[in-house]
Formats: sequence, C-alpha cells, structure tokens
Amino acid sequence: MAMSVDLDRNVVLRGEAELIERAGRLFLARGDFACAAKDMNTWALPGFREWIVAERRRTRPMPTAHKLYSPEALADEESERRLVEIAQAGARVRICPTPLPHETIIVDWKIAILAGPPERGVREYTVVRSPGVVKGVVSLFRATWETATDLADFRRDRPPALTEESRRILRLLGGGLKDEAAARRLGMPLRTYRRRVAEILTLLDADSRFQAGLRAQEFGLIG
Amino acid sequence: MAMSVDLDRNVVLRGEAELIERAGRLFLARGDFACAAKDMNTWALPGFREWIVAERRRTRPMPTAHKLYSPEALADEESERRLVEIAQAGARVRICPTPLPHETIIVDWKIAILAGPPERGVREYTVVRSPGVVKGVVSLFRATWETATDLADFRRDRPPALTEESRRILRLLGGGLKDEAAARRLGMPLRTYRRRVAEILTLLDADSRFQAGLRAQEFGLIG
DNA sequence: GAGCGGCTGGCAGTTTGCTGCCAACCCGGC
DNA sequence: GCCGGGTTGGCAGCAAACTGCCAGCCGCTC
Repeated sequence: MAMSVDLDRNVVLRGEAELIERAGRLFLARGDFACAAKDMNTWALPGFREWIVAERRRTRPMPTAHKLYSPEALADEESERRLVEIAQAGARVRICPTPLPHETIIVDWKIAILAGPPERGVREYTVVRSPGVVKGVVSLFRATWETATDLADFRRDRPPALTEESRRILRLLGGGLKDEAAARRLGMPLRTYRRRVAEILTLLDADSRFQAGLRAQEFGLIG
Repeated sequence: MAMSVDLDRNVVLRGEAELIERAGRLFLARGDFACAAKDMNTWALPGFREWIVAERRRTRPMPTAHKLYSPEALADEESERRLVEIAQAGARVRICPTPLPHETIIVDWKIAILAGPPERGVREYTVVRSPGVVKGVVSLFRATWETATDLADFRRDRPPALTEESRRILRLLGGGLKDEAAARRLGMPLRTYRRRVAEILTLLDADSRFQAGLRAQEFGLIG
C-alpha cells in the first residue's frame, strides 16, 4: 500500500521527450521555480525552454525563479551571456563554488525533478512528489543557496571568458576605430559587428561603451 | 662703430604692447618658428596670439613650429589641452625635464627674442639680430630639443591633471549614465556637459568614448 | 527531400552623441 | 558707464550607434 503510493508519487522517466510529455505541464505551475545545475548544457530539446519562458512571462504575478549554478556555467562566452540574460529577465541567479548534482528542479517547493547523468545519450529523470523527500531536497537546495554568491557579485571581479573574435573587437574598439572601419577590417558586415559589440557590452555589464572600455581595461582584456 | 651696430641689432623693448608694435611683424615671417618656455602663461596680451595663428595658417606652405616646454606646461587641465591642440594643429611639441628660461623665441633661425621675467608687471624683451648671438641661441635650442621627449610620448604614461569636475564627469560616465541623466545630476545644461566630455576625450587622446574609458581606467582616474 | 531552429545581414527608424553657429551673458580693464 | 574677449547654453544639423524586422541561408534531424 504505502509502497504503491510511493511508486505513484515517484515516477522515473527516460529521455527528455518522455519528460516533457508526462511532466511538461509541471513547468507551467504558477508557483516558484528553483533549479540547480552544474552548467548550462541542459534542456537540449529544441524550443521547449523558449516555450516555458514565454508561458511563464504571461503569468501574473510572475513567479520568482531561483537558479543555482556551478562556475562552469560561466566557462564560455555563450553560456555566460545566457546566464546574464536570465538574471536580467528577473530570475535570481547564484553561483556555488562546490560541485552540484547534474540537475535538480523544484517546482513550487512541492515537486522535485532529479536528473541523472546521460547514459548512452539518454538522461533519466525522477519526478518526486513524496513530501518527505521533496522537503529534504528543498532544504538542501536552500542551504546551498545561502552559501552561494549572487551572480552579479561573482562576476564583479572576474573577467568574462571571451572568444578570440571578441578580444579582437575589443582591440579595435580600443584603437578608437569607428564601427564602419572596424567591421571592414574584420571582413564582417556592419550589422554583425554591432551585434557582437552589443553582446560584449552585455558580458561586461556595461550600459555604455565608455563603461565597457573601463571594464575591459580593469579586467586586462586589452593589452 | 661695432658697438653702434650691436645697439642697432639688439633692441630692448619693455612690455608686450611695445614688443608687438615694434616687432610684431616678425611673427609673420614665412620661415620656421621655434619657441621655448617654461609654461603656457605667456602672451597675455589678448587676441594677439590668435591673430598670429590665423595669419600663419594662411601661409603656404605652413612653416613648421617647434615648441619646447617644461613639464609645468601640463600642470593644469587647461594648459595641457591647449598644448594638445597646438600639437594637433601641426606644431612639433616636446617636453624638456630640465628648467627652461622664461621664454625664448626664434624666428626663421635668424632672429631671437629673449623674454626676461616680469619686473613690476612689465616684462623686458630683447630682440637679437646679431648672427653670432642668434647662432648660439639656436644651437642651444637645438641641443635642448634633441634631449627633450615628444609630447605624445611624454603624455603616454602620464595621466592628465583633471579638475574635480572632470573627475566627477568620469565617474558618471563610468556609471553608465546617458548624457541627459549625467548633466541633470550635475545641474548642468546638456550642451556644456558634452563640451566637458569632449574636452576630457581630448586630454585622454581618445577618439571614442570606449577608448576614453580604457585610458581613464588605465590611469586610475576612476576608483 | 522537407521541416525546423538558429544565425545572418540588409534595411530602416530611433536614439544617442557630436559640433558649428550665434545670441546672451560674465568679467576684466579702461 | 563702455568695450573686448571669453564662456555659456540653446538650437539645429549631422554622425554614430543601437535595434526591430524579416527574408535568406546554414546545419540539423527526421
């Protein structure tokens, strides 16, 4: 009896497709949303994440999202930018220096989804509803959250990882070249060049090019 | 005999008005123009300098001007900016660490004007035409010129002296504020704010605000 | 092959920043 | 007071930079 209840409450799903099919609606919960992961290489299934984000944006009031990551989530330029954009979108993001499990998601502090490592390309997801287990997971999450540092603080004194291209752009900007000239020298259309510059500004938390120059020099990203 | 020749050739004039009246035309010589002074506080007579500059700009080809100053010429923001503008206008400017005489002007390497220190507010100018004396002055000038360092080099690793206002503007720029907001916070009209920013860019040898941010941080003008 | 998602790059409209012009003002000497 | 030179600040035109839009392309999976 008690066992069948547990079987019912804790479901094991294999692969993202099955997860979405069987538990997708969970992500639309009106309540809070917490998530811990070691990096940004998750939710590979195309389009689904965007769909969730769009749905959640519609909800009023927008539930707060708590995101906890290992520093690996800032390892490359693209990941870091995504993280920054998540934070700008209103999520509370923290970085935790200690290793995190592959992925843990908590919906409304009532349901937990624990993801295992990929096995032969397929990841295993355990949807946990048992109040006792969830409570444990939640308190673990909360404890880790408390010791973690805010994304903004963490990034304040740590230069972003930049691609070679970005560093080249920084050098051209530092040379005082106009966008037109810099783009030409890189053999790159103006529109793309400006996209790159805008992305770099995001990574540097800069609201203006002046500020970006400041940070770039501060982080020693030039000479 | 020889004495009267020398009297004729070396004229002593008192005060700038007399200098301009009796020797003003010398400054319009088509030939080269060299000048050594310890700072920029010279040629106080209003308008005259501008007149010379305008006249010389008309001459083709424009004679090269050699300007030699002590580091005091960069002591304050205004002097430094004027110096930079002189250099941008095509004059060759060098800074000489050793003390320079009050002021020495050489026209076309043929006539020298030596200015003494102000006595009771009036400065004494000696216009020298004797070839021997001029030759001596010229070779002195040339020797000093050779040991002096170019303005650009001198300024490269030396932060400009900034007023408190300029530093406040730098902080606002570093805060990522738009011109509109920054000007409002300083209680300053937009036009004036932008004038100040442009002046600061000149002092920092920056062609863009990004570059200015770079330099400002490099010189530690922010934190 | 078709379908899909993401990136690209041109266009155009907006914002932001830059600068010449000029009347108004301030401040010194006379 | 007057004058002359310098600074100021509004305006307007221009240059530079930012951004939304969207068609087209690339790489991927099915």
